[in-house]
Amino acid sequence: MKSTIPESGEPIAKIADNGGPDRPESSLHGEILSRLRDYVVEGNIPDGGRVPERQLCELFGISRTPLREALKVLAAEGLIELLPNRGARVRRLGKRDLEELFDVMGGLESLAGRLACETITDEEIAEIERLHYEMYGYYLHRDMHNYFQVNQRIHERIVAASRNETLRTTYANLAGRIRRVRYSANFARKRQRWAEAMREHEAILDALRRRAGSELSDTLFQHLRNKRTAAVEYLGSTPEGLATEAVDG
Amino acid sequence: MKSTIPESGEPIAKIADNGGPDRPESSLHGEILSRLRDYVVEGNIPDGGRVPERQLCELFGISRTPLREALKVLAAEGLIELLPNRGARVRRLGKRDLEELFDVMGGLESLAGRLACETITDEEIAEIERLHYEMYGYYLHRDMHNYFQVNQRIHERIVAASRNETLRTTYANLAGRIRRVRYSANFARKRQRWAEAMREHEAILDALRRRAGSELSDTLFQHLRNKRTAAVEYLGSTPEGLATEAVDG
DNA sequence: ACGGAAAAAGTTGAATGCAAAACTGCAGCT
DNA sequence: AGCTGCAGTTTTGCATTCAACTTTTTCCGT
Repeated sequence: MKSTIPESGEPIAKIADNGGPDRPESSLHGEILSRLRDYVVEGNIPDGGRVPERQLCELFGISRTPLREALKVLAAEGLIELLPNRGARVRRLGKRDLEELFDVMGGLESLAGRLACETITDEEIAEIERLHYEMYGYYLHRDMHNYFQVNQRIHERIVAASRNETLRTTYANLAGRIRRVRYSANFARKRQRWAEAMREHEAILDALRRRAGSELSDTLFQHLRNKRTAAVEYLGSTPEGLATEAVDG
Repeated sequence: MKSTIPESGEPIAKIADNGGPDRPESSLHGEILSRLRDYVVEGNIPDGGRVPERQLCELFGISRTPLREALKVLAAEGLIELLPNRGARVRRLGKRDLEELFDVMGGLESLAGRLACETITDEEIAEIERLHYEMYGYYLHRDMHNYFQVNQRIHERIVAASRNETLRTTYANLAGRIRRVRYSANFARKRQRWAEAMREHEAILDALRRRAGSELSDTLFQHLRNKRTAAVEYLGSTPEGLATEAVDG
């Protein structure tokens, strides 16, 4: 008799299935992959630090085989690096890496906005509106943590509204890498930039309401461009620099 | 205390390092990953077919452990699917998948074009020009195989000229999935579409010469949009449909 | 002969074992 | 003191092993 596996036909391995509230992983490998990804993204290991194979095995209560499989996948996703015979390290993101990530995410969000306008429903817009005002509340209260949380969800909603799973998945992967930096560095945005970002979000919502694809596309791209600038400036201004250049390599 | 971390080794695991002529894989895992990826991309396994673990172990002369690690990575890349307790299958791409892939690649190339215009050198443009005329020659001779080959290289060059490794890697991954379909299905483009594509490529080259970022961006996006239409039409017109929807699920 | 249960064979997923490489500590040397 | 060579320990990469699940074959009743 098979234990409770009613649906056996679903593929288990998805790249970056983080973000979603659904997490019914069926296989051990998938479970470990998710948990380890979260573990790394949430910054439990310092930037550039070793990923202790043996300890993690104990932490998760598994053997090395599934853990190492997960490591290989995370390396492919770009979260960690594998050094031959020297184990895994959390990938250090320098200034250039962040610039690249924000640019690519800008391109993807820009595309998502354009596609979303073609098929988004009133309900989806209403939901994004709701999130927008929730975020505005956090902005007024200077509650940065929740602001970021909701901000992220708004962007995810827009990407989801593009009705393009490939896009959503690709986006989620890149977002995870940046999220890790957020967790570790806890970006303290300047007040001015924050206000600016709120205004940009209003423009985004406005274009979305009118389903103005091209306009939304441009606005999103510019929004990400500004985020990039702010992030890189922040990184450049930190004393130790969170690996500003680091890693001579 | 070691204050000087030698930072010796190069990371070995990169997502989709296909495409490049460089292949100095140091570890067995990386080697296997590359070889297996090529094996799948080149269509040695039919669409939706099982990936025979044991046979591949013999083929590559290794044990199951490194092979299974590579499978997990390929699944994360989206080339294959892992069914719990039922092994790996080559991922079937339906009409919708292709549409999504072309859209995302369109977004990425569009971005790449914009970025490339900012920093591309005369030499790089000259090289793309050279490839363009080479491709034109194949077009005149109706040499589809070489045409595709060079066409692909042109697009890769543009993406490379964006100076964004993250973009290049992401693009290469998606391109690999489509390449697999090309290998299996050997797209027979209609003559008319082919001529149209040549004209589009001329417009691309023209915009690139003038370093007209926005224009190149639009042209590339539209070019990919048209490719998408052609590909999907072709897929829809095939008798057995190359898994139009398929996979009972 | 046919349908279905039961057993055999084959695969898969994960744990364990083992050789080789890398790190650590220490002694000896300059 | 600081550097270098070396033995011991730890970690890594891969092979092998084992239990559980799937698929196939066999066998029995109708």
